[in-house]
Amino acid sequence: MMPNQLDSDNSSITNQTYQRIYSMIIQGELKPGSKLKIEELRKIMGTGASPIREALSLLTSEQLVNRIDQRGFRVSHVSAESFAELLKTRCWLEERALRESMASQDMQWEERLLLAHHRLKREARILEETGLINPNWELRHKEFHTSLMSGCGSSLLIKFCDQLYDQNIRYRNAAGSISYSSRDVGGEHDLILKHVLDRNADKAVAELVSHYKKTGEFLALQLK
Amino acid sequence: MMPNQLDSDNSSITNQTYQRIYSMIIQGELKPGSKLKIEELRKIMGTGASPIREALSLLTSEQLVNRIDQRGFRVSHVSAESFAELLKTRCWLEERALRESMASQDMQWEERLLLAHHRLKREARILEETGLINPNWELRHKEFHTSLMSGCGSSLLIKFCDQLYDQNIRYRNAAGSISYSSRDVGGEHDLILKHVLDRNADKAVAELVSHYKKTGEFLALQLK
DNA sequence: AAATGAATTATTATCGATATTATTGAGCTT
DNA sequence: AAGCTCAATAATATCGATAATAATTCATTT
Repeated sequence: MMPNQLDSDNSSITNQTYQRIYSMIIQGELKPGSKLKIEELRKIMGTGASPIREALSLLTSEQLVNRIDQRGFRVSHVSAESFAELLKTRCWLEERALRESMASQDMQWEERLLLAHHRLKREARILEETGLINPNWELRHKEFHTSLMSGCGSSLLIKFCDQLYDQNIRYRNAAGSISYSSRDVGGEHDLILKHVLDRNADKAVAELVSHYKKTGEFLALQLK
Repeated sequence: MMPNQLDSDNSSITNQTYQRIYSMIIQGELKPGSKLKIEELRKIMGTGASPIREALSLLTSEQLVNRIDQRGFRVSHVSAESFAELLKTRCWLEERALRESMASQDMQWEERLLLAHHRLKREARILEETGLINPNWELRHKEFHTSLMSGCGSSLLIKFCDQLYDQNIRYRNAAGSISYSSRDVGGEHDLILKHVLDRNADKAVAELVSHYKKTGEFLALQLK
């Protein structure tokens, strides 16, 4: 899942390597489908082969890396089909997670969500100066979406959703910031929150799913 | 996922190691929560440390092993709570997968399922001679359950379900064969198939879920 | 006796070198 | 030219040794 940026120094070389490769893949620095040569990475990271291999093995869980016996590792490739599959699967799992969260009637969960929403609103999505996506927004956005599911009562399901979220970021970054530009993404988040607080599960789910599908349509176009 | 038993010889040492440790965990030979010391495993497997570490890193994806930075690997532990969570999550995901499979109206899928069911029926669950679970039954049983979901159109979801299935086997083996003894498990499988072929999704799902919940109640008792 | 902390031991993490296996390409055959 | 074989090359997988870190022991102090 999302590596913790804070303790990147004192942690093991394997962990540091893991985190660096993780973000290089998410950011699209390492191209989908490209070969991850141990020797090359070894030079870039300035380590031995073991931490590299171990980090890549760990990244296999996240489905960001594929390992083929005796012929090494590669960045898992992207395609319009696998994006469609990803989107579909996310909708299925997150619908379930959101419904369960809402059914639990957990006050603390509602409060966590409200807070996450507030923090997200406070961040601008695009930085004025650079025109790039604000990394804080990215963080808060993930936290908001994670909060929606965090009350479902299954850490397994939360983990799966988290994995899918990370896979999705890769597609977003690949497509650039276009996918959001013409939309009122903030308004969509507001609506989701509103329906949750109104305890209207059907509407909340419908809004969440439409939120994903809208982004999906843009991205699908980008992928030709 | 389920390692392929056939090519265990000519594959890499890492893969062989992976498979051996995998089944040792599933079979309960390596106790939940126990420490996986590299040096010990090294001696048992007769290899260097690298394949061991890499295999353990791969098993982390399956959630069968936990890795804690700087203090090694351990078999992930079992508990009544995490079993309940596992069971719940399996029901959620498999319901979705089964509904989607059925909605797809895929002839080939139905035929695969019928075949898997037939092959399962042909195997006895318990071997007369030894009184142990027939490994062929175990294999066919997994294939039958996998078939149910294989038409859902999302390899991601199938993989998740597969992971959860493997985690579940561990609980079954821990509890011994008691969990099934007093039940007509074969009949439950027949009913699931019947409802699928009747194209009655609600009944099929209900039967599948009740199939899991029945096993779950037995296991939950075993776990005290 | 409980708590502290330095010294010892055990274990993990990492490196550098080598064995093993895949890939490439040049020369040969049809 | 397309296909095949076999050497040359490149990459992966693995080993054995060592450095870094955690866990344990045991004497010392309160």
